[in-house]
Amino acid sequence: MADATNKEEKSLNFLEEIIEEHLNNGTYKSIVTRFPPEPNGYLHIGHASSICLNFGLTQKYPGYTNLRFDDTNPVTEETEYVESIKDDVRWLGFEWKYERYASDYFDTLYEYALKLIDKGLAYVDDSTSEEMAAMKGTPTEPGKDSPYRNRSVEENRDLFVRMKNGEFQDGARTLRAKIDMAHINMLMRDPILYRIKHAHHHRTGDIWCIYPMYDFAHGQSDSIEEVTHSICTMEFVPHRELYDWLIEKLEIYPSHQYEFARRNINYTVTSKRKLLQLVNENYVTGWDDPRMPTISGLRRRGYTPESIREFCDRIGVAKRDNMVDVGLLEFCVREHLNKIALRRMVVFDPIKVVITNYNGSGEVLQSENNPEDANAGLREIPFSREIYIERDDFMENPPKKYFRLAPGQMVRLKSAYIIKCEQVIKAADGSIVEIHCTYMPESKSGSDTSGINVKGTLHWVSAASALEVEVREYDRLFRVEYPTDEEGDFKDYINPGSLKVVKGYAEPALAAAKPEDRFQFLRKGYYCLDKDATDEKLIFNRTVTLKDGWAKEVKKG
RNA sequence: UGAGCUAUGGUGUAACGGUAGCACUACAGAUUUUGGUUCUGUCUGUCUAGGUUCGAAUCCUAGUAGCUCAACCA
Repeated sequence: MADATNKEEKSLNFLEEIIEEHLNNGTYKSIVTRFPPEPNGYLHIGHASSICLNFGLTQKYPGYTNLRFDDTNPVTEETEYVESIKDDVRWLGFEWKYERYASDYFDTLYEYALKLIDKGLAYVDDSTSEEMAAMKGTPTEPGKDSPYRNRSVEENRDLFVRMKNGEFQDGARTLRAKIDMAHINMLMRDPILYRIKHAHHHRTGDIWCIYPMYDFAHGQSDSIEEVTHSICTMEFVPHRELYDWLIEKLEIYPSHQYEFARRNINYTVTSKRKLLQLVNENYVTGWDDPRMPTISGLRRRGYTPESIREFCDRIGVAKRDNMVDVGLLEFCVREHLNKIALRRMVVFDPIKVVITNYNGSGEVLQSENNPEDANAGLREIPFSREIYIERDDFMENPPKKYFRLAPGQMVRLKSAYIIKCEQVIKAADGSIVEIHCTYMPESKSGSDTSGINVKGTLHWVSAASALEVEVREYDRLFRVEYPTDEEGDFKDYINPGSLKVVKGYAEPALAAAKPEDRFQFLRKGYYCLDKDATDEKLIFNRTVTLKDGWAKEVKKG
């Protein structure tokens, strides 16, 4: 990014092309976009694309972006969601110009409805939802006019005011636009504008008992805010005709809608309904469960905002259907964490190594906090006669090209000495109790004069000073690539191994871990402290594993 | 069986009538006190059929395929 000047210009996505065109031909001097979540769930990785897009556009071009909550359905919306959404947008690194709510405009919207009635373009319909569905027609057959379609303006006005005043029960009447029941676009077949809901709204309380539908709130809110580019996903393409119709008939500021294809990611689900099920039915511990594709889940998992922004940037924006490989998300987080994570050593499945010719005590070694970052400094690691190494870093009968510890074989202990396996001590049942090694005193890391070259380097931890920690190893939540496309319930395809809780033996420096720290446990993966951790008990979440070339080698056989 | 949208390697995305490129993945190799990182190389693509043109991924026509549309959800 810093040397963008000497690179050829990055190609524009189709929205940037449209905007540059508008800016160049003077349609607009600056632009206004908005991010319009409905506060009925937590934001997920799919929303991140939309956030990066909308806010990114006004970082790149003159203008600003509003955060606007589409809160027109009080029965599903809650303040908790409003707060989480604001947190998540900020955490991702974006700040809005104005915080707005569709509910801020309820008075105006009501006036707009009256205006439509007065123009003879809206009517109150007494039909039940079943009757309306029956009259709606199908994509291939025209619908039928409602018997209430030709009420007088006066009657419509009277009825609508009474709807607002609470004289009718939920569902008793609706306000509909009077367009064309035979329209080829189903959304233009007299769409419902207002419905009656005697429900408590998270912001307007009990003032209203009629609420506008999406189509009579979204475009109008855009218009009120003078949004120039109202960007949404492809499923709203058919709505655009209605969007434009309402703005035209209302004679208000002409915002315009542009659509891009929602980003899909394999091995996960991103429908709010499904995510809500996972939470409510306790398949996960909450919206911020580290296995969830929510922003708060990814955050708790240890993803960085930078890595998520990078991911959104790499997958781009287009109009065609897509299925992004979750591996790219993992690549992005590894790429960032590699640069910033502090290196630490943790042994998960320990086997004791006794260094029989070592008689030192209190020796302290130094190791770099991050070989990618000289400014990260060094840390101290105690060394001793008894250490732990990973059980699978030792094999009695190793295959070819096994560079780890084996009888007679030598390895480097990271930032310490070279050791040689001399003897394997076993219990009566044949299981390995400990391994006896000798070390090469002149092979000390940083001042090695031994002249010995070893292929393998192991992480280790001094037995006496090892800290016992809990590690939560997360894997993808679903075991199939397209959970939604499978037979039956998507929940049947949850990966039973998506969470494994294991014990780890950590080097003492980890005692100072703070919530915002990111770690690479050497040769294992990237980890962060979980919010469940206490001073007595350190708990780490595995963000993502390191790439494992050896595992691949083994698999090949 | 109406209408709309979309079709470029395994995946995502460029090329705006003029050499199909980039990234991820995969594979091979080099470097490495993390079998990580880094570096080098390789494989794989324009949905089909016609047409326009000196020249088509790009423009036109017709097919085909996928997605979307019949919530008092957004």
